[in-house]
Amino acid sequence: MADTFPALLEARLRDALAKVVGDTPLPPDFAASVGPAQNAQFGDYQANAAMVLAKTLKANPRQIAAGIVEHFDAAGLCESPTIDGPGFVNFRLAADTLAARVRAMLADPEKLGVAPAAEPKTVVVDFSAPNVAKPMHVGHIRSTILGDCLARIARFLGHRVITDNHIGDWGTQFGMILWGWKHLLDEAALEKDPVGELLRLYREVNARQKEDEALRETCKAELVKLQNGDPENLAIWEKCVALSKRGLQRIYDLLDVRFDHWLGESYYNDRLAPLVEDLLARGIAEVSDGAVCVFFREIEALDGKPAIVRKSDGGFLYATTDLATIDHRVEEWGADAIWYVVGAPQQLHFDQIFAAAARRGITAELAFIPFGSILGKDKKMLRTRSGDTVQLADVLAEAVERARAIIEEKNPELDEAEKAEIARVIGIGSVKYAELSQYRMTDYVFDWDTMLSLKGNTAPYLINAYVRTRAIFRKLGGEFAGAETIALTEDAEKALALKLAQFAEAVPSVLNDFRPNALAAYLYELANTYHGFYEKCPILRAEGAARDTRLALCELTGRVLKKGLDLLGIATAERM
RNA sequence: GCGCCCGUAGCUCAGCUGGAUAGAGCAACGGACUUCUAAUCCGUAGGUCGUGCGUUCGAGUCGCACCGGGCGUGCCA
Repeated sequence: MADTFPALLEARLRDALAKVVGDTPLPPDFAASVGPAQNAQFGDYQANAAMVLAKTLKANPRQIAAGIVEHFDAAGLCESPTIDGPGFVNFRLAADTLAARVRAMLADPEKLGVAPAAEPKTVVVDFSAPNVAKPMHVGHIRSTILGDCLARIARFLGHRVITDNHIGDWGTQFGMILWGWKHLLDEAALEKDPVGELLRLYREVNARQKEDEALRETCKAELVKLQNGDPENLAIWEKCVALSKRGLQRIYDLLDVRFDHWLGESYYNDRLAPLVEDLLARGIAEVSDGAVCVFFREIEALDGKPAIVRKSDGGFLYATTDLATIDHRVEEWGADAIWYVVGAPQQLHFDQIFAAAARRGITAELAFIPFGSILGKDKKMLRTRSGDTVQLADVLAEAVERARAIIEEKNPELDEAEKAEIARVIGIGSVKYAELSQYRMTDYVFDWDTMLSLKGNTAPYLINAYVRTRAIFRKLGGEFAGAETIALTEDAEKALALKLAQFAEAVPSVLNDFRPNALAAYLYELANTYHGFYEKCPILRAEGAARDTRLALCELTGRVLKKGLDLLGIATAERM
């Protein structure tokens, strides 16, 4: 696939600069970079090289810019560059260049012009990771949706991606569950709603043990029995895990999220003791107050903050499990990179884990991808009216229900099955998009009206833009049949063509800093640009080359929107 | 105490490696439906980018200090 426009412009800019500077060495960190223009009035792209180099070359930036323009080879790419302001060099792409790119994208329905990653890697994405037998609440939504999206994009860019749901299936919560199972279990309820009954047990025992010291101890004893292989507790545990997984799978199905593996904490049980022994033997860990710790005295930020890998009572912690998990992913799967999509409060934990892994000789790139909290309209952590944490399943159900009500109002003539399908697409898509359209670190306010709105940067808006592209072809009475000629004459056509070509810039940029919202912002701009085009340029009423061109732009917009939304994990509908 | 994160329009949020006059949506006001789905569009109005120094030709963006909020900080995950 062809290079992106900035890459093409940069190559020619380098050639021009070489002629301008002659033998003068450029600063070592200098890169002749070309970025999108801030404002369409200046052009499509701009370069700041002249201003950056003014000092080194001891010359007026506008003079350098003039030299660049003089030597710049624009043939077959853009118009002759212009100089504006203190020394910006502005580029405007030729209409033919844009038309050729549109044609190339139409011929590439799978990748739509996006180039594969230069160095494909094996990437393990660790996300979602709910606790078994504890409610999957909205906090998990960010990890699940972000992680799934990053995995989709990495895969699309040609990386070998392995998704692993590292579920908490061996935590201390099982002490409570076991006691609850033995004393409070309602068999009939378990039959009818297994996950709900497990949740009830957890909540009930958790509430009781907060007041009851003796119960706390009893639960702990149940946990120890489980960890020592007590057959009865082991059998109950297995049943709980199986039931929970079934409940979780239903949510993942609804979200269209898939995992290659579900290797939870329990999978690593046998590896923890040898791991700790190894750490001790190699002098990486030491015993302190009866616990086995890894100290990081040479890292200022971590000095005095050891990672504890074995408690003084002999038990292991999640730091131990996480280290064993890294080993497995590197040794068995050949991971070059592991991405952890986990809430921001765990920053310290991952700093410790990564430092400990480095000391053990792990060279895989370990990335902590943190995110902020979801807040209620009161700006506090999202809770139900009764004060419980909000469950993900309830959120999704309500989203679909609300979407359904809107469809009923706007488009009552659709048949039942289609209404239900559209409600699912819009409802789930809205929840996902609300998450992905925002910078992941901001604590964001969960608001139904905003995320389901048809205006603004929302899933319904984008899906509607897609629907409009499809409506054209429905009206036409057939699918897009290719374009004889593509001739961009109107500004609105050129603007749309340029925006479409920039899909190739937007998708890879997501992985720069793990920002799906960069892709969301792009899609919103694309939808906006399409609407502008749609208003100004009649499509079916046009004739000849104009009609061909516009149908092609319409088709390509639909494809890019659909693919872009798919990369976010969001489905589209043909009608809404 | 120390560490991390956040602070941008009345509200909800964008603003990638520092670049031109800081952008959207909601709410407010004014326009465009014999339609290619008006669920879309166009326009008006709205700002000491928490504060202050500093680096720079140029700072919402980088550095330092402070203010305000959130979260972490040795045996939960």
